[in-house]
Order: sequence, then structure tokens, then C-alpha cells
Amino acid sequence: MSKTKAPDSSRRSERSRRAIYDAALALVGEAGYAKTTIEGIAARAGVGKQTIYRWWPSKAAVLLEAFLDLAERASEGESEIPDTGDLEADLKLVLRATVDELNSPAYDGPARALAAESVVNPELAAQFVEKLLEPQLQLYVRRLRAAQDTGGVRVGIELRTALELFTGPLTHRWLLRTLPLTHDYADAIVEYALYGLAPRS
Amino acid sequence: MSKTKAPDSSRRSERSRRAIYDAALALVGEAGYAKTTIEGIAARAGVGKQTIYRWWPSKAAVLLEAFLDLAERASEGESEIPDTGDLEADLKLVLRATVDELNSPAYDGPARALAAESVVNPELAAQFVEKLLEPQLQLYVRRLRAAQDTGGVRVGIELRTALELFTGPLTHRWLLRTLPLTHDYADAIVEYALYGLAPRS
Amino acid sequence: MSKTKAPDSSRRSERSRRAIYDAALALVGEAGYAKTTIEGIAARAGVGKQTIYRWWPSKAAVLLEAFLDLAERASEGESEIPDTGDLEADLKLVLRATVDELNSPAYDGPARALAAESVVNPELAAQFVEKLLEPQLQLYVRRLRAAQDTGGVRVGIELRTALELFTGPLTHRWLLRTLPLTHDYADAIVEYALYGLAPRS
Amino acid sequence: MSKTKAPDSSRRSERSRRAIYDAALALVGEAGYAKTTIEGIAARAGVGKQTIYRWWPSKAAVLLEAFLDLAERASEGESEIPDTGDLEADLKLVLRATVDELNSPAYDGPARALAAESVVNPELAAQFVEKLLEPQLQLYVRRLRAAQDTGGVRVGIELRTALELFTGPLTHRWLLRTLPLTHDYADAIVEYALYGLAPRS
DNA sequence: CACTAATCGAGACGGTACGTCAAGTCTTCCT
DNA sequence: AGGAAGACTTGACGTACCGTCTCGATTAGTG
Repeated sequence: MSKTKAPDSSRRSERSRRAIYDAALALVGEAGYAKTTIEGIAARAGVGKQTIYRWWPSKAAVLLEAFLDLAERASEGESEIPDTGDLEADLKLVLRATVDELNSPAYDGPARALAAESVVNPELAAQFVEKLLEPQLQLYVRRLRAAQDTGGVRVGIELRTALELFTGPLTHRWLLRTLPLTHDYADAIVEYALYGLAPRS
Repeated sequence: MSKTKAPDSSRRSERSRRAIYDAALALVGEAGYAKTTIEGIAARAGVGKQTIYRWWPSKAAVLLEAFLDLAERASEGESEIPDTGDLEADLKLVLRATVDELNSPAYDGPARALAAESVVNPELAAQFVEKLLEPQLQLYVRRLRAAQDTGGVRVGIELRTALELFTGPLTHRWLLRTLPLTHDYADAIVEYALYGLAPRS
Repeated sequence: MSKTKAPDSSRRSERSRRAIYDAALALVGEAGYAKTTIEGIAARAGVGKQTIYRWWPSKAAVLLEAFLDLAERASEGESEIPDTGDLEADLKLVLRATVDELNSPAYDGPARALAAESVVNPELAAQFVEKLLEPQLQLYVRRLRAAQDTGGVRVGIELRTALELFTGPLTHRWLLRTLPLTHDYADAIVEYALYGLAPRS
Repeated sequence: MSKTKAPDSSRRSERSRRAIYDAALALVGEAGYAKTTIEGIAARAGVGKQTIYRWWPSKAAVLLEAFLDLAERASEGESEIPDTGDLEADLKLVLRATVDELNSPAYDGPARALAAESVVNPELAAQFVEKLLEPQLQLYVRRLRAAQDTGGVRVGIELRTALELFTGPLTHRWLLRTLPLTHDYADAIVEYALYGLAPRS
């Protein structure tokens, strides 16, 4: 066994965990990730520092869980991408919604913090991807597969790769703020990319 | 005058600046951005702390300048994207080279550090984009415009948007390490995206 | 009732008490008073922390009881100072024994700890004096009184004061380690002091 | 070299040192040694914690120096024990003064703290004895030697031992508070002990 | 002999202080 | 005047214990 002692999770205080999630998200939103301290989270949550150190290995881990918890509660039911038969319309709908989400201050703060830390912290990134990002990307895979079955997407296309044509550009603009992230942009990306995936005449 | 004192840049020590760049890049490469300290850079550069604080406002700014300096020396001549007449081949060439660069440890360390900090620090991001990223993206704009002229890319396509179909996915995989970043991946992205930009039959 | 709850001492675990005494003395001997913690005592004794807090108000109290228990077992029969008729020889015998005891590591550790804490903690000092020190000093009073009766000590001497001529110097050397504590020293103290108490010719 | 880095004492801030001495003595006087924390001293002195850790290895060391500094300023001129020719009167005078000092709250607090820590910390004790206690005891040696020359004290008496007949009992009562420490007590000790040192008829 | 109440080992909790590290400012001495 | 050096105040780090507070699991004496 590598660790000296594993705490008994059945004894864990649910109250404290909630308070820590709330405090962490609030502080990151207010002051940014770098200025958020474990001491600050503990103080705001009305909790001893040790209670944080007992259950999480790092500030990043706290925030990831808090964000996961937030995302989980937000998306009760893990909504699939709609399938109206019109792939382009469906993708535009979803991507516009994503644009709105990324532009909303409540999400932006913690999400950026997590993304930034993930860029530089492979362990966190792995969890971030596994728990949050990849499940969302799989929604695209399923929707695109359905389209493939009905002839909207060319057979032979590697869907896990193709979906990045949609999500990659959006993420890029959001992360580095190169240019404004708008509905029009989302529409353009869908239009340009989708035609590339269409069956060749 | 708002600042207490503006240092006289004509008296600045070139030796120290170089030493600071070198030390900063070396430390970020060895230990990562978070573990790189101003004190450490000063010590490694054989320089007083004040010499750093006199000329740069933050650790991120030092690193950005050091990286800019590195990139400048690396690309003497700002190589344009080649134009052999075969857009697909030209893009694959460039994107494969980009993949190799992103996968090389020497670049990866400092670049990640800068990207991560930019995600969370809009001022730095603005400089990063203006000085480093956008000039590179404009290379794509020019190559795509040439293709538009010769009929390889549909008229009416917004090129500044379209180029992100290529760069966005690559950057995304690199930053978050979702999946391996390979030549095959670069090729697939080019193939899928380019067809979407092609003139409609 | 002022206290929240008085524990029922009839249900008290004798096993635990012994284990706590042993652990406390061992730890103080090994690491010193300051580095001995209640948590450490509990762990070493295989006992819950609460079991200590239930029965003792402080670390010092635990140690005092442990030491008292030790002293009690050591001196089954509260040996009086011998009375061979030769006061000087009797006192030298006892003081030499005291020197040996103070120099023995087993006693030294806990006794120092207790003394140090008593210096700074009047409540503990009161108990320490009442339970341990004063009873021992009364042995001197009784032996000196016997000597007074047989003319070895001047009438009018305040014995409770006089005995400190013997014990004070020894204790002083022991506590502050000013100079080595030897049999010769004990002998000298007896010789010098005793003549001062003798009847005046 | 064993230590990582030795600070440059010529650059040391005199202001900080004074403030630390004052704060340390004040806090020990007000709250006792155990409740005095390095953090508290730093805060009260308006000084960073690191400034304390840079120059002293421990709380005890700070206090010792502070106390030494206090004692030094208090006794400008290292007053010798007076020699009126009447040894008994001279000793009573000095011992009564000592009694008053030990009973004065300003001295009592810090001195107790130091004594208590010395009991349990041999390194500190060594310094305490060397710098503070032994010089004072040597005053007794000198006065007793003068008495020996004029026939007030028996030839052959080991003075360094003999003086403990006076100081030992006083210290003992003070440290453990066995009984009240009064002028009468001091007088009695002098009377009893001095006769023991007198030339034998 | 079962019941039931208190003690037990265990350890999570909100806290305080520890001793360390680095931040950014200031001062001194050198070139 | 800039630079090397490094002491200063500040504040967060992660750790160790504090004393309090639940938790089942014994473990007695009582009904």
C-alpha cells in the first residue's frame, strides 16, 4: 500500500462536501483559479483545511469534482443530441447551445480554470476528459452514426475523428479568445464541415 | 505619470535579458510552469530578482517574451505555407509538421505553459494571440485565398473561419490530450474538412 | 451540576488505564514531554483518544498520575529515612540514593517533564507537591526531629526550612544541570549544612 | 557546511530585533510560555514569521535572547555583592533582593518560562546557565572568598559548592512553589547555612 | 438471561500553529 | 543608474495535534 492511511468514506460529512463544492465554485467564479486558495475555500465553506486535504489531493481535484457535480445536476438525463432527421439543423442547435453555455459567466469561470489546469496537469486532464468531455463527445458519435445509417454521412468516415471538426474550432476560440464566439460562427462551422462529410456525388 | 519610475531601457543589460530568457525556458521545460518561480529564474540566470521585476510585470510575461524570442529565432523568414498547386498535399505537409512540433518536448513544455496561462489570463492571451498565433493563422488565410483563386476552394467561404477546421481539432487534441496526435489524424482532418470547402458540383 | 456528564468510574477499563500509563511514560522517556502528544499516547496504548479525554483533563495530568503510579509501585512501604543514631551518615546515605535516582534515565525523563510543566503550571505543581514531593520532604522533617531530640540538631531550628538546605541544592543541580550531580557533592552538602544546624558550643 | 545558507547579519534589521524581544517578553508575561506562539510574536512585533525563523532556531531561543537583553540592560555594571565586612548581613541583603525579584510578576513570567524549558532542553539550559546563571553565582564565590580571607568562612570549604546552600533552597521554592518565598525564609537560610561554613571552634 | 446504558476503539470534524516557500518591495554595496 | 545580493512583510502551503463529536461493538450490572 502506498498511502499511509485511507480515510473511511462512510463516515464522511455530506454537509462539508457540499459546502466545499459551493465555496470552490464561488471563489473560482469570483477571483479566478490562481487566486483561489485551499485556505480560502476552507474558510468560506466553514470547514477545517484538513477536511479538504483528507479527501482531495489538490485544489484542481476539488474543483474538478465540484464542477462534475455541478454538471451532473445541470444535466439530469444526459440529453442526447436530438434527431429530427435534419443533421445540419440538429448540429446547429447543439452547437449554438454550447456557444451560449461557454459564453455564460457561471460556466466560463470554473470551466476555464479546469481546462487551464488540465493543459498543464496530465492526471487532471485524464479525469477531466474521461468524466466530462468524452461522454459529451460520444453524443456526437451516436448522432453521426445515425446519420450514417440514413445516408447523411459518408460511409467510411471515422466518426470519432470527424466530430472534432465541430467541437475543435469552438473550443479553440473559447480557450484562447482569438475571435468572438457567436451563433453565426457555430452555423458556419457546421455548414463547412458537414459538407465535407457528406456522401460524394 | 502613473508609474513610480520608468526604467531607462537604453542602459539595459543585454546579457541579463538573454540569461533570463534561457533560464526561464529551461526551468519551464524541466519542472513545468507552476513550479517555475521568479526566484528560481533569477538564481539560475545569475541575476537579482529586481532585474526581473524591473522589466517584466509577471512570470507569464517573462515566459511569453522568452518564447517569442525563441520562436523568432527558430523561424527566420516566417516561412509561408508552400503552394505546389495541390492544396490537400500542402496542408497535410504543414499539419504533419505542426503535429511533430507539438509532440516535441522542447516546444511542448513552454508552449503548454503559455497556453494554460492564456486560458485564464486574458491580457496574456491577447498578446499571445497577436504576436504568435494570429500571424501563423494568416499563413493559412493566404494559402486558402490562393486556392480560392484557382478554384480549389468554394467562393463565399469565410477563410478566417474555415482555417479553424484544420487548426482547431489539432490544438484541441494537443491541449487536452484526448487522443494521440498523429500524422494519420492530421491527414484525416485535412481530407474531411477540405471536401467541405470544395466547390459544390 | 456544572460538568456536562460525570463518567461512571466503576465501569472504567483497568486495562486501558494501565496501557495509558505505560504508553505515556514510555513516550515521555523516548521523545520528551513536548513531543509527547495525547494522540500518540492513545495510539501507542491502543486506545481511543476519548478514553483519555474522559478521565484526564490534560497531558500533564495523565503523566502525573502515571508517574505517581510508578513511584507508588517502586516504593512499596514508603521507607523512612534510617536512624542509626549517626545523622550525618544517614543523610549521606539517603542523598546519595537520591543522586543515583536522579541520574537514572528511567526516572529522569518523566520526572523532568513533570517538574518542567509544574514550573509553569501552578495547578499541576500543587498536585505534584502534595502527592509526591511533600510526603518525601516530611521524611526529612521526622528524621531531623529525632535528631533534635537526641541533641544532634539545635533546638529552635525550623526543620521544614532546614531540610531544604539538603534537598534544594541537589534539586537545583539536577534541574538546570549546572554541574555534575555526584556522591561527593551530596556528601559535601551534608557536611556543610549539617554543621550549621548543630548546637552551638 | 551543514546549514543551507547563513543569513548576512550585517544587514539585519535592528528595529525588528528589538520589536521581537519586546513582543516575546510581553506575550510570555501575559499568557505564559506555552500559549506564546511564534506567529503571535511575529504579529505583535509587526514582523514576518520568516524574520524570526531566519535568526532564531526556536521559540525558546528567542525568549532566551530577549531575556538576556533585558537582564543586560537592567544590570548595567554587574553589581557585585556588597562587602561591609558583615557576611551575614550582606548575604541577607542580596537574598532578600532576589526574593523580591522572583516575586515580581515582570520577572517571574519570562524567567519561569526559560527555567521550565531549560529543565527539558539541555542546549537551552547550557546557554541559560553560561550566560545568565553562572555569572551571578560567581558573585557569591567572590564574596565568600573575601570572607574566607578575613576568617569568616572556614578554609577548605569548596565555595562553588557552598554557595548552593543559599541559592538552591530559594530557587527550589520559587520553581515549585512549595511554600511562600519570604524575607524571613531568606534570613533563615542564611543563618542556618552560614554557621555551617564558619570556622570550627 | 436478556436488556440497556455506558465505555470502548476508531477516526472525522472545525480549528490553531507549525515551519517552509515564494511573492513583490526595499536597501546596500558594486560596477 | 543599473545590477547582484539578499533582508524584509505578507500570505499560502501542507502537516501535526488539539479537543469535540459521532459511530458501531463490547461489556457490565439490572430487571
